[in-house]
Amino acid sequence: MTETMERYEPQSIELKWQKVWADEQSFHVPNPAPAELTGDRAKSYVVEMLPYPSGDLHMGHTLNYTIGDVITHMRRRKGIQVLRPMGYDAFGLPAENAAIKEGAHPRPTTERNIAAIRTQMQRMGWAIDWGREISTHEPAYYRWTQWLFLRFYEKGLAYRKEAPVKWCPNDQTVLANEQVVDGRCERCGAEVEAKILTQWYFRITDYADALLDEMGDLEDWPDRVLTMQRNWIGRSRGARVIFSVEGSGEELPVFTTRPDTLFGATFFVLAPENPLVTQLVAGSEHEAEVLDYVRRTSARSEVERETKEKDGVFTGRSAINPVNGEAIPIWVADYVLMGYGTGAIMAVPAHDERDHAFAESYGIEIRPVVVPEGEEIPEGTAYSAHGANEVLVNSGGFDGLSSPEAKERIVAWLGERDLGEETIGYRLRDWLFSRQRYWGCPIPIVHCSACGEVAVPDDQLPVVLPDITEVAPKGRSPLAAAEEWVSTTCPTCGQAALRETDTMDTFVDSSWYFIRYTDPANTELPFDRAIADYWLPVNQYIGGIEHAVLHLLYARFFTKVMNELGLCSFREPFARLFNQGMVTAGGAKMSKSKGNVINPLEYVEHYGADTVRLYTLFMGPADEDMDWHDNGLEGIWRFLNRVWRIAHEQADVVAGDPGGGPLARKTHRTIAKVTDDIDRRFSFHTPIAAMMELVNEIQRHPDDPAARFAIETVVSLIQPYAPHVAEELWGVLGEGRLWESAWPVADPALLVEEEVEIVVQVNGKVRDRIRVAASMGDDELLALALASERVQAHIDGKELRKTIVVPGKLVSLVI
RNA sequence: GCCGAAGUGGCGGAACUGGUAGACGCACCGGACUCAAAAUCCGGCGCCUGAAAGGGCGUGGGGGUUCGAUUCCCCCCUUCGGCACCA
Repeated sequence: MTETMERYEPQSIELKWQKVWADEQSFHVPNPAPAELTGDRAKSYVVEMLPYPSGDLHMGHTLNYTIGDVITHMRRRKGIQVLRPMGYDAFGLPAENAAIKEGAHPRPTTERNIAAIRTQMQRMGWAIDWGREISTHEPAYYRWTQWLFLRFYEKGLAYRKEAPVKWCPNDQTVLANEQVVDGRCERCGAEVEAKILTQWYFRITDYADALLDEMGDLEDWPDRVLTMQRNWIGRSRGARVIFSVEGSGEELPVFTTRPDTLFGATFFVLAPENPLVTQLVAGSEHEAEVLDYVRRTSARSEVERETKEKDGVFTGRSAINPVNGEAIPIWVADYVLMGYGTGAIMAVPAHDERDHAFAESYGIEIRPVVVPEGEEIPEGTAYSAHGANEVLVNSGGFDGLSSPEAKERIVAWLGERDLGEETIGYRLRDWLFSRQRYWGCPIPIVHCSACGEVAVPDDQLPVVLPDITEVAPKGRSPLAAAEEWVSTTCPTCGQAALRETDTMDTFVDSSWYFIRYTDPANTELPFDRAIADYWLPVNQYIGGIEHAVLHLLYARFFTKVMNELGLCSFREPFARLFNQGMVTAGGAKMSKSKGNVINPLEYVEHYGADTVRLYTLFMGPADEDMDWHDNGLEGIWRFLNRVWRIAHEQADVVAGDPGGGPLARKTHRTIAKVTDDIDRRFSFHTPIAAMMELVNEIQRHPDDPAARFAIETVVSLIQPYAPHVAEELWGVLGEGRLWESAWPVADPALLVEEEVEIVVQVNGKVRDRIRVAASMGDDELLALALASERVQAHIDGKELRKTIVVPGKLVSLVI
């Protein structure tokens, strides 16, 4: 051993290499020349969800970007051109709230945080192309967010309407449906309120079918994300059936998934928000009571509406059932929602639990019309099955038909009479994206008293967010106070006009950033189509599960629209998605209040980035939740020290032919396993275990002719995980730059062991174990097994009924 | 209720197409080195039984297919995640 072998001191090594990488711009990947954009060069686009610059890098970032780094390094060393950029999701509430608290402006805070997080990322040694950095709060970026908005607006995909919305009283802004979890604000946890307001929406519902049907183009998205999106979109097949008001004949359309139960409808219910309600009771004796009910309902919170007993009020009017002309009473009840279907239902208490509960409370008739074939169903139960074994009764000409058949026949019958049609219902609502906050992308619209809503012309973009002193929300957008900015002229008629003062939700900013990376400096367009088409769809997208129905759904929607606008050729942004799990501490989610927050940078100071990076991925499968243990980190630290020591010891050994012995073979098997696990299985912890196993083996056989080859291989394979120490040891072992060297390739001839143990079983019981050459053929193995004295004793002259030989594994004999 | 994922030692987990279950790490136990400690190195480590060799049991539970099942099939239980007054 070299007497002067230095101790492993990660700090100096890491800073040294980070400087080299920065000076040489090692990870900058320029776009190909225009003529080469259509070539079939081996390329890969790796994107991690961009960070919100809140100050410090946390465990979630460490895990996210280390996964991306491993993939990036390995692909690059396999000769693939890998684009791996980084940006900042810089607009949004946390920065704005922090600024209000400090009495400062969000911009300096945000930009300070960006500078800090960039330094921290560089300290982690991630192989990022810093030449493509973007931030969503810069006019150079949001100019194009506004430009895209205008294209959506022109196609009618962005529009303003008055509607009941979810209002967060704490954040003083409206929320998208996707941002409300269990009736609470997804961000701050405050219970949301209902308000009627005019807000901006994207017509994502027009894309409900495309978002569902084009999931087939997603190569390998986790099932749970696809399931969440499917649930969220909530497509269900049914029928639109037109009831009418008795007396006036006014149409009352309903959506139902059970047209087979039409003959069981014994009452009709309108949602309290349904505009027909006021009209129906106007001037009647029921008017006061009904309007009072509507008022009380609107004061109820969502949660209260969902949990209380069903109640309602009778309107005094009746609806005509189109299948039998029967007049049924019209009620108003808040268990019917205005936002789904038509805000009105036919109530079938015999076959719907909710209608059943309501009917019981108010003594309304319960009339079963679909029953299991050949069985009686007891009076008054809510029997809801509707398969081929259920048949119709009490249903006029449809009696005896099976439920599925009746659905079709009844809808056809209604269709012939213009009283109904087959239709599809969705749970998905349009995406409400306007926010009454300051720190966001301004909506490029001007309100003119003469021309109405006018789009800001492209050549006047960006509409720059003005600097204002008072950014605190007061229930309306703080921008409204920036009078000089608000006052403008109408682009159409030139008269005095007012700017739109709402800003866009940050999810709009992040719905297209992954394309901007490909052409970040473009001043003519958001991105060049040929360049975008060259890199996208993203080959590997990496991020947390929390965006399953937020960002991941919005980005898919945006991409489809951009495709239809002719801006790009692809319709799905992310071909492949990896969702990392959450890192917990002591089995609990990290939180300041629990005081269990693990700050990765503290550990970097102590053990170096390489140890932290390795441990982060060694904790467990990266797509599941993992619990942080300091002892586990220590184990990785010991491992790196062992690699360090062995590499130095072997550096003095003259590199010779590793031969084909057990250690050489194990080394080749390790290469194959590490490569396959990362590349094909997206398993990041098992390769580390395999490398540890190999290091243990080298340690046991330091004089093996393959020892030097083995440790060189470990250093090479560990580089994507621990690039600094690997680079340093590569220098110790030889010459050249490791991150530029080719990824090791296993020799197929050396992938099997020289010698293996065969297990000889008789009737499933192990009777002997024999070591044999791995190359031995089946016949020889069988002969050897039968020749064993211990096996013979068990067979004892009996005839063998069957023999199974698994080469290299076992010989099984059945008497 | 509907949809999805998952149940393996004291713990995190491995076993990829059915082939020695428990790799690797942590924790623990024993030993070497040391005045001692740390660090490092060597060995042990599923449960029961046995001095040992060995034997029995064992991947949430119960069945099935198979020479052989953590792996495939059926039923059930539990946990986690999503959706849910969605008609």
